[in-house]
Amino acid sequence: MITLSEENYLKCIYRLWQDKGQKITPTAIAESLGNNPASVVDMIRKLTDKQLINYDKKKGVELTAQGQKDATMIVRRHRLWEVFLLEKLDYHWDEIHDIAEELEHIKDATLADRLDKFLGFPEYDPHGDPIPKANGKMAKRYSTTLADVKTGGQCRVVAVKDTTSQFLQYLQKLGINIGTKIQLIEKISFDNSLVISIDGAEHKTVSQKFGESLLIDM
Amino acid sequence: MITLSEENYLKCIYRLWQDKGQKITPTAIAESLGNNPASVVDMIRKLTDKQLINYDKKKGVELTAQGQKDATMIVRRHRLWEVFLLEKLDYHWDEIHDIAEELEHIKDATLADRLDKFLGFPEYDPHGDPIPKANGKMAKRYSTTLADVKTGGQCRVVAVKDTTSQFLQYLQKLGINIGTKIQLIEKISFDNSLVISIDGAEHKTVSQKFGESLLIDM
DNA sequence: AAATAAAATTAGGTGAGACTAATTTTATTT
DNA sequence: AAATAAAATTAGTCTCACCTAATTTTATTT
Repeated sequence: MITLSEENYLKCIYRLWQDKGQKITPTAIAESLGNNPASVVDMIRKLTDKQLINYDKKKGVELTAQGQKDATMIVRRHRLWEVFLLEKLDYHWDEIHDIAEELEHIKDATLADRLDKFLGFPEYDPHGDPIPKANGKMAKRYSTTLADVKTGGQCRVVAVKDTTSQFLQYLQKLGINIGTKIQLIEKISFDNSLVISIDGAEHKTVSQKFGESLLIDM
Repeated sequence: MITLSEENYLKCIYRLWQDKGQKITPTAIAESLGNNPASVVDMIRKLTDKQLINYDKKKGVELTAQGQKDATMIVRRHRLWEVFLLEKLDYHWDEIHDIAEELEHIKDATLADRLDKFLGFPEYDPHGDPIPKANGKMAKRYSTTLADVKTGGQCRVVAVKDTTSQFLQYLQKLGINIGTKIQLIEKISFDNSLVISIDGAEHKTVSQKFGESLLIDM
């Protein structure tokens, strides 16, 4: 059985591995988790014994096939719960991460799959990150933003890149949620501002920064 | 902050207190949790320090006002999650308890209330136990069974008293679920068998024992 | 009331997962 | 290459939540 801490280490290593193809050192893990490097060394030994990672001073930490599988399933659970919290319980973008951090550790053979089905097999979580499928496969991180839409183009909001409360409150004010349709009316070449129409309503102008923070589906 | 173990002890004490107005001894707690009495003594000290219980050799363990409040909220979360697992994720009656046992410990100020709302403020969990409201109040344990219905009476299944797989499989076979309408056609006085009509379909005969295992709403 | 049984408690120990402080190894400067 | 800085590791400690074994207290029999 894999413990809560072990799961958190695995997830952390997985994230570091995805972020950059860099070598994963004990210090990097320690910093990422806010733990002491000494604790990390202990855990590296434990995870190595369980064959979830390999550690080599030259190559750093690497996930084994099993470790990758386990980590992927933790990420799957995390992202599915995030969708649940946002869509079903009406939480805001900035509240869901910490709760999902706890929910992801609930262990039951069929829970993730049932939740997945209940949610309609979502492809992406509310931050634009792809949700691994039951078989471990997943799409690429969502990256098309409103700023990539061609003039006249129509799109639909799928997630946000920026989850600061400033941005989320601004979205609230503009009436933009997940699923909201947006049409790009004009791109101002001077500063790349965007004139948009939200759900067919009157035109509004938003900044380039705004456009780059909104992940969309064309 | 209250730890996972502390929560489990509180819940256990709460259950023992509800079950019977008896004195709650360390041994009773130990047996109920499958722990050693020595461990229970340790925890009694800890919970006493936190002002969640009072302990007196004569009176046994008692919950303080705060302890009662906390325990009630754990029970609330447990029962709400049970409803969620059964109604939304299509789990069976016998699978939900253990998962809810984990979910109940997820700590977030508004989670229970949001879940409650999402589920439509259910009064009872799938075992017929009342779900404490946000203010801590709760109805009495559900106790009306199919055997209490008068001849000709109509009712609706709200929960089961018996959760053995034999009974649940039998229900499955008869097409009975939560919400199913049942009319009592006749009560056979010889052995108290019940002739019923499930959702208006043809008549079927079930035993007294069966009738007493089905909790209903008239 | 004395003997016995049961329950409660204390004392000391274990493993998980964190820590600090000290030391060793590796990398980077000068 | 030697000096210095940074990273990794070891050694020992702490808390939590459990344990066993021994002892004390309380209750029940005879």
